[in-house]
This record gives sequence, C-alpha cells and structure tokens, in this order.
Amino acid sequence: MSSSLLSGLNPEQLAAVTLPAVPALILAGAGSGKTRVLTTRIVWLLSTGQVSQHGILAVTFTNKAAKEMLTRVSAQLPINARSLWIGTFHGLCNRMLRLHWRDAGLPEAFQIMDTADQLSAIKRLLKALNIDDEKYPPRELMYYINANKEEGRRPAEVEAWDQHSQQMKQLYDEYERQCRREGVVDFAELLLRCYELLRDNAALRSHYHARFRYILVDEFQDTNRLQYKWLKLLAGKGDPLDRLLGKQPAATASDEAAAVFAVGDDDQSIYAFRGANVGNMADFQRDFAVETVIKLEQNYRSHGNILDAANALIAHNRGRLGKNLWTSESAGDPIRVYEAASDFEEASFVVDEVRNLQREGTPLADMAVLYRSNAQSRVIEHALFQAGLPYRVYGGLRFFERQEIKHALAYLRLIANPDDDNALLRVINFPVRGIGNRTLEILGESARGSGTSIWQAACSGGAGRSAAAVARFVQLIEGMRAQQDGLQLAELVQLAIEQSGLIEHYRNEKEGQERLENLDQLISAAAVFVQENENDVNAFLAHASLEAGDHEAAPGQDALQLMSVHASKGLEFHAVFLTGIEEGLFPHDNSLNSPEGLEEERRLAYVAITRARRKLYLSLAQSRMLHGQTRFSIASRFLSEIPEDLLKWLNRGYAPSAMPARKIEKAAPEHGLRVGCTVEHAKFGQGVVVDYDGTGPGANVQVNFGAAGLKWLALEYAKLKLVQ
DNA sequence: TAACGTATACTTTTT
DNA sequence: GTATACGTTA
Repeated sequence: MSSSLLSGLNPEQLAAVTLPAVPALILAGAGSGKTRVLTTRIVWLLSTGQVSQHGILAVTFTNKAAKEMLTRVSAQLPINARSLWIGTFHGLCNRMLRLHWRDAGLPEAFQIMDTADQLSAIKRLLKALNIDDEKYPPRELMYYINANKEEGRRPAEVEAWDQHSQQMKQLYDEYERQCRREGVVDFAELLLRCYELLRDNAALRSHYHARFRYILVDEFQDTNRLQYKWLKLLAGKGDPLDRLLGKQPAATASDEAAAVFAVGDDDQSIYAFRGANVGNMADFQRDFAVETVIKLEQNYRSHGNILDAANALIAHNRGRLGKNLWTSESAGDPIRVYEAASDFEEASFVVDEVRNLQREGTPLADMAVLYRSNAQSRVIEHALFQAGLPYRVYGGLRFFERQEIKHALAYLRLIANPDDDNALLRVINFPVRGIGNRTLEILGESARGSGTSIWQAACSGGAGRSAAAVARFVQLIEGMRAQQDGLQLAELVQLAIEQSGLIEHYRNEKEGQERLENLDQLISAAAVFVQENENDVNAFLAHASLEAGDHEAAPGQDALQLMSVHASKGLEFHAVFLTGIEEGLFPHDNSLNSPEGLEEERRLAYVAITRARRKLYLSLAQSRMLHGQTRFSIASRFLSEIPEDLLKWLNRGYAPSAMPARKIEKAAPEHGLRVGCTVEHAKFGQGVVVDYDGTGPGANVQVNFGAAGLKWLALEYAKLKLVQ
C-alpha cells in the first residue's frame, strides 16, 4: 500500500478508512470529506489485499455519485470497472435481475418504466377498468402503489378497511397484472423484485452473501425501508420476520455478515417526502449491533461564520444524532442579508452582487443562486438575461425525457418487446398514420377480452375501419424486428428513427430542428454505450430509463448556476445566494402542518447554507408574484434562528418606498393600515398585513405572523402597532 | 381525427 | 404565470 493513500487524512477519516470488517456508521457532516473517505476505503481494502474486486459492493443514490466514486477509485488503482459492483440501488438491482431474470420470474427482455411511463400505465389501467379517475386520481394511485412497494408490501399484504382502500388495493393488484402481462417493471419494482429474489432463493442469497464481504452505502440517511431491507438481506442479516416465517434459514453467525460501512448525515436528510427514512440510521445501529460510530465533524469547505450559522440553525431541530461542524479556517465574511421590496428588486440585487464578485475575479460557475421552489427562478432568469449574464438552470427536461427521444425509444422497445403497451400506444399513431382513439379503444377491448397485449390484438386484425392502417403498423414493427440481427446498436437506432418516419416528421415541423439534432445525439449515445458497455438493446434501454441524462443545460461556458436547494445537495460554491427566505416560501407553507415538515425545511436550509465556501447571501422579498398574484410575506423564522452577530444587514431600516403596484379594489381604510404594512402584536410579534375587511371601527385585518400563523384580527381589540 | 380553446392546479425529486 | 389536460369544433 502506498503511504500517500492515507496521508492527509485527519484522525477520524483515517480511523474510518482503515476500519476492520465490522459494521460501522460514519456520521459525515457537510464538507467533511465523505466521498474521499468512501473511495479511499475501497482503495485501501483492495490494495492491502483484504478483499478482491469481486468482494465489494458500493451503493449510492444517484448515477453522478456512483460515477464519481468509480472514477476516483480507478484513478488510484488499475481496476476492471465492470467487476466492481458500484452503482445506484436501482442500477445494482437491475444488474442482478438481468442475471437472474428467470429466478425472478421476469421475461428476459423486461423493460423499465420511468415515472412518466408508470403514470400513463396507471391512467390506461383506470380507463380500461372504467374507474372514475376523479375518485381515484392516477397520481394518488401511483403514490399508493409506490409507497406500498417501498415498504415491501405486495397487494396481498396491504390492509384495507373501507370501500375506498379495498378498491385501491384491488387496483394495485390489477396494476401488477398489467405490468406482468406487458413485461415491464417500475422503479420500485426493481428493488422489490430483487429483494424477493434474494429472500426466496437460498442458493442465490448465500452466493451473494459469500461474495460481497464489504458493503458501502453512501447517503444512508436517504434510504427508504425497502432499500434497508435489501441491504440487510444482502449483508446476511436477514429479516427477522421472514426468519420467523421460515422463509429463510436461521440467522447466520454474526461473524459471517458482510461488513456494512454506512455513511450518512441525519442533518442533511431532505427526502422524507419521497419515502426516505432517517430512522434507518438508528435501526442499523440496533440490527447490526453497531459498535463503531465515527463522526466526521471537521469541515474543509466553509469559513467559520458560515458554519456557525449552519450549526446554530440546525440546533433548533430535535432528535438529532448530534454533530457540530468546525473548521480551522478563519471566521471570514459575515453573512449578508438583503431585504428587498419585491422579487424584482431581489433579483436585481443578485445581479449587482454577482457582477461585483465577478469583478473581483470569481468565475460565474463558482457562484450559485438557490431557491426553495423552481417557480422562483423565472424572475431571476429574467434579470440575468436583461443584464447579459450567462447562467445555467438545473432541473429542466433531461435528455432521455425529451419527447422525440421517448418516441424513438418506444420503437426500440417494441423491437425488443412488442407486448409493451405503453410503448405501442405512444407511437402507434406517431407520426400520424390514421389510427385514432376509436381504433385504439377497439384494440384495447379486444386485448383485454383475451388477456393479451395490444400488440397481440393488433396482430390478429379486427381493428374495424382502420384495419389496414393497423396492419401497416404491425408490418413496420415486424420489419424492424426482422432486420435487427447483426446490426450495431447505433445502426438499429438509426433504422428505427428512419423507418418509423420520425425523421421525416420532424423535418417537416417548423421547430423540429432541435429535435432532429437530439435524435442524432441518440445515435451517438448508442455508439458510446456500446463502447462502454455491450451491444445490447435491452441494456441500452435500461440505461436510458435508469440514467435519464444530465439535468443541466449545455456545459462549457462560464455561467452562473441556478438551482433548487434540493438540487444543490452535494455541491459547493465560492458564493451562494439563498433567495426567498420568507415565511411561507422557506419554510414552505405546505410543510408547516407538522413539526417533522418544519424540521425537514430547516435541514434544507442547513444544506443550502453549507454549500457556501466563502460568501453567503440571504435575501428575501417583501412581496412577490406567485401563481399570478402578489403575495406579501415576512422574513423567514430561519433568519431569526441565526445569531444576529453573524449577520450583516445590507439595508436594515430600509423603508419600502416602492411598494409594488397593486390595484386598489377597496376604499382606502380609515385605520391607516394597508396591505403590506408591517405591524406588531403583543402576543404574536411582527407580521404583515395581508388583507382587511371593513374600514370603520368594526374592521378586521388579516395578518401573516409567520411562525404564529395567519390570523384575522378585530382592530378594535387587537392593539396593533404600525412598525416604521 | 386533429386542432384549438378554455379550465385547472401548483414544494422539493432520483431512480 | 405557465404547463397541462380535457372538451369542443372544423
């Protein structure tokens, strides 16, 4: 082992990297060198000969993180990237299911549905079963199905008390049937199927159990219940319930269990809304009898004031595992706070300040504007555009989600598996070939009547008036299928987009130029995929579903980074502008119903603050356009949770001279209060007048007190003091 | 069958 | 304010 591998690690990092084969929980604070610890441990394990490349499994949440890990490991060791099982939960499960499709009860060419595919599959199911989608909204059903799968529950295990829940359960069951009939799996199914495969197949389980002696988990706080159960099974810790049911042999001796190295930060858990369960961290310690907990608290990213602010803020959360970041860096600049009269003014503040920083030599790409919700980006984008500052917005449509790409992939899917009704319905009439709704209804009914796919129904004719058009479509697909042998993947893609008429169609469309370019890029993507992986359509299609591509606009040019706080997790910037720290926005109104919701918002703010290396700006707007109307708000409670001495108000005492134009619909009130005024209440503190009713002595005003809520008050009794 | 217009809703998001 | 979804009309 080269000594340089471990040099430069701090004592805690070194301890974590060189742990023996024991279960361990690493609490890695923001900027504490988490990725470095993970990759160095892998390299250390391999280079000291403790384990072979086959014996390690490392799992992450995002493809980006997996790629990063693989790149860093292979930079330090000559490894065969394919023999190392480093990937996302879904990627690794897909890998296992492709290897054991028969044991998993899947067709060899099973296809993966992304969220959009799943939603349309559900809509189609509801239509076929004649279910009122007002009473059973497709989105709700999708959420229900995924939530159950992520708890590891099949329809049979779902409890149902009343009529509605029984129907939901029934629909879950029907949905599964439909998926089976069409040979498709959704994202949650990949995990559940893989879990069940290991649970029910003792031979496979012991094979993988013997193989993966070291399991490393990144972002452990974001795991959901099913992911945790999967990990437990893979590590040889079994599932106590299944053991009781006799579905699994008695517990293997604990020394046989794989060494699970879980890295996470409970303070950065911001995905509870999509099923992440921070409780897994406590469960892990209990279930695996974890004795080694290492805290990485030294932060190598930010200046002291920024860390102090983050620490002070997050200290307001309860039930933390406990951690305090520190740095050997100086305190640095204070955190600058700017209170703007409107969202426009907030945006122009950002523009001015970005220009200043740029003049000082900070590259635009090293500055980020963060916001709680994507809708906030518009105003900022507008201001940046006007100012001629280049910027990039994260969170747009991704490559494999583009309409033209999904269409092209649908043809490929039909080549691989014509029973994929989702794919068939997407393109049977695109480009238009005179197959309308009525025809599809007939085909759908006929398919359902005989329990087959629509493709089968289309093949057996009987499509009514459009029979000829349907027959031509069947021939088209059959023709493509017949030609696929011996073709390179890229050639097959080209063939599909040409023969389907997609190229022709977009060539005739006014705005089709970009789409044509994207289709061209798809051919290139296929060529690259074959280089890096294998010449296999199914593998390519899985790749397209699991790795929808970059979320960002074209890189290259130096550009300011715009993104939601969620999207910023894991990134860092010289300067960070956290905008819209207002009650109702951040914390968001929808999160205020529960204490857990508020705590997640606070963690979100913690994540945002800890993205900044040197300069942090917090800004808010007293009024902003939201959903087409002006909203007034007061400063976020999070602002008051940061010690005042860390903050530098750039315009405190600033009088809102230019209150935004607002149509006066009501007579001028006699009480002198106007919408937008700040008032003080003895009990509720400061708030903003949002609305009023009446003008005389019996008048009521509605005030947003932020933390204390939105309240209607009778002016006569509530002694409101006008502030400023 | 397709295009066009009006109604509706809407935090955050990876796989 | 904007995207999307559905219903109506040519």
